[in-house]
Amino acid sequence: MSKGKYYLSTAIAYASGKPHIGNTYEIVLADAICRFKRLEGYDVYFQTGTDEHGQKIQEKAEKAGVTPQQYVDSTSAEIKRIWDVMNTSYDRFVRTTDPMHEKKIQEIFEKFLKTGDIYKSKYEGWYCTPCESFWTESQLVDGKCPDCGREVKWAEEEAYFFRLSKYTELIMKYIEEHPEFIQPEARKNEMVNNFLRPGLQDLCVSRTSFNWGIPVSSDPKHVVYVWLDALSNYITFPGYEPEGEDSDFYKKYWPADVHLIGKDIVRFHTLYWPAFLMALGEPLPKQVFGHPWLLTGSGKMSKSLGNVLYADDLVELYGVDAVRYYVLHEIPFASDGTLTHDLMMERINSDLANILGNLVNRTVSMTHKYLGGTLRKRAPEGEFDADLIALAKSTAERVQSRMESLHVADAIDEIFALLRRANKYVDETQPWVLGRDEAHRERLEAVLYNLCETIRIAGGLLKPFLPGTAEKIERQLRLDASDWEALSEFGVIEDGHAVGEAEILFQRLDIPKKTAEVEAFYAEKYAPKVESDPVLPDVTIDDFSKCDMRVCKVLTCENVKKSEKLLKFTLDDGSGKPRQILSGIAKFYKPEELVGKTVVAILNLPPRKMMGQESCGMLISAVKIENGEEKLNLLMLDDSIPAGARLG
RNA sequence: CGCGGGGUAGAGCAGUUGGUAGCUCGUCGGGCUCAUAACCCGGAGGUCGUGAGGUUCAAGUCCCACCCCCGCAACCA
Repeated sequence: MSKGKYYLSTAIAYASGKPHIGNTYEIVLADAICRFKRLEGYDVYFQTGTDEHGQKIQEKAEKAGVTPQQYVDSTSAEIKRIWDVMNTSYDRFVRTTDPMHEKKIQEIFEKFLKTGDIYKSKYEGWYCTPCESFWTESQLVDGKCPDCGREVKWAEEEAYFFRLSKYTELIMKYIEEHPEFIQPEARKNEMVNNFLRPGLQDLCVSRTSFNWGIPVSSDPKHVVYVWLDALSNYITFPGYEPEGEDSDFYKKYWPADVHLIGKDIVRFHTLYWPAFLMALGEPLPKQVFGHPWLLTGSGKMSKSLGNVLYADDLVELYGVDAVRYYVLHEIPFASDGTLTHDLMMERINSDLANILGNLVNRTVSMTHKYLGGTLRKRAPEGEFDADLIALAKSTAERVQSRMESLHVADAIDEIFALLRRANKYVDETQPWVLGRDEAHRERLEAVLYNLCETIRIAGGLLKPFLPGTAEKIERQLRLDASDWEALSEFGVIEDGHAVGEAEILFQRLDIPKKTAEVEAFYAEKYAPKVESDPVLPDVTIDDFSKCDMRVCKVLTCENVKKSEKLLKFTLDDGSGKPRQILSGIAKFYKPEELVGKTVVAILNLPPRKMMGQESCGMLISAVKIENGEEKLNLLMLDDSIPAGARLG
């Protein structure tokens, strides 16, 4: 019997590359929620997919020497593969390059033009010609381009705008009247304080600077803004028709119950998306949940062990359910979680192997050892039984209430509390003592029956989170635990039921040994691969000798305030006058370790301002790409070479 | 500058409307032997970022100031 419909979507993943474990968290979280809703008896529609337009993809495709379509075909397939590796049960994997979707986006755009929600105007701003980008007044650094430090000019460009400003009040009102709309609450305050209170500005919804996107049908040199394109996936795929009759499927499932998204894109989902929907006259989603991030170790990405983590690698090392367990359990409701190999192994051993695996194993083993594998239904007795049974019967309800508010980690904790209680029960009742004396046979049967019942319930409740493990438990108990109602009842297993063979659910890890294995895995798989650029076209010796490259000594070196990349150097170039040069290498060097070093600089470049400071020349570094990451080594010479020596 | 979130035992986190600080891991000691050296019990360990600040009979919990970390800051998805 259906309890009604439930439509959950994840954000569609941007198809610019392989998703790491942080991105993968979202799909696993969504999967756990959807599986739980199905278990409860809802008619679930679970949609995910890839967002495939935009400038960044166009650039990446060009770099890779393929068409954008070829590029997204491959990244989208890779993302889908990872989703499948995680054993996720999405109902539909959508792609924004689907012709059906593209057509509907064009229709929506035209519809907005007709209703006046989109109008043609000019996009104005400070334009940096070399960078081909617009900047706002506040983004400029000393009136110059924040990227390259060059002059900008006031420029304007024809563009289409969405009348977002018109919807400020309506959205504000909606948010106030629906306190559950934005979750967690902190995100809501962020939106209200930063955006709604000051008032929304109209949104530029077309681009002419690149063409990998959906063309505006009435004005094809414009391409539809990716967010209008991407957000609409939530309605176009279920069957919304901008012109004509919506599908029955759409009528049944829209509005969505939850949009599950990363906290970084809450703004798009709680401001722009509602405005688009209001303009279309469609109802708004019931809830947008901006989940926190999963961070790896120190947070900074480096290829060394334990930092860049991909879901498929982790699955290969630890198994799907262990990875699912980790990400679902270790990330609190509202703050970021961390993932390291050490923590991963700790969780596997203490929770999955010890508490869960060992309980199942010892129970099934004892059932075979003492009862020949056959359970007998016996009357419970004593406070130990009552306590265990009460907890077992009430766990489903507690898990449900945690899931209701999307507190997935807490829901899992409830199940583990029951498992811990069961382990304690084994100690309290001491079945091995009962097994020594035939007189205690009935009591022994009652104890093992109670344990199997508890495991049946816990295993059934674990299904949404650890589907593979739950299946193994069912196999060992030789029963099906997918009836929701039965998970709140005790005494479901029939008298005379025979259990299956005991099987290890999670092998306990030998930490030093596993650590070595992990290191070896990464060392082999991610051995540095240096990408080499093709050699540039020939230049003449005259061209080369125009460059005045000289040996310099670093006199002082310090970080540039507010800049992540820049270091400021004072150099002795042999002229007797100190020379100031800025260099974007702060990510690779600490200022103090460079003082006194012998470096090389090109001196005859025109001075240029960066972050308000003048840079007279450029330091020479060796740059290479390793595993897709930039590596930089500042060129340093033997300290015996004097300052001012010319290179040639 | 501004806005938001954080700073609680070695680590990771809870602490609702104020009433002598809890959980998981780790650690130490004990018990048990069915089980994957797993399980159960107990102990140690915290001036709850700072201010011998304010309110209160009472503050991690409310108010004020300051310090540190992390996000956001609108058209780069």
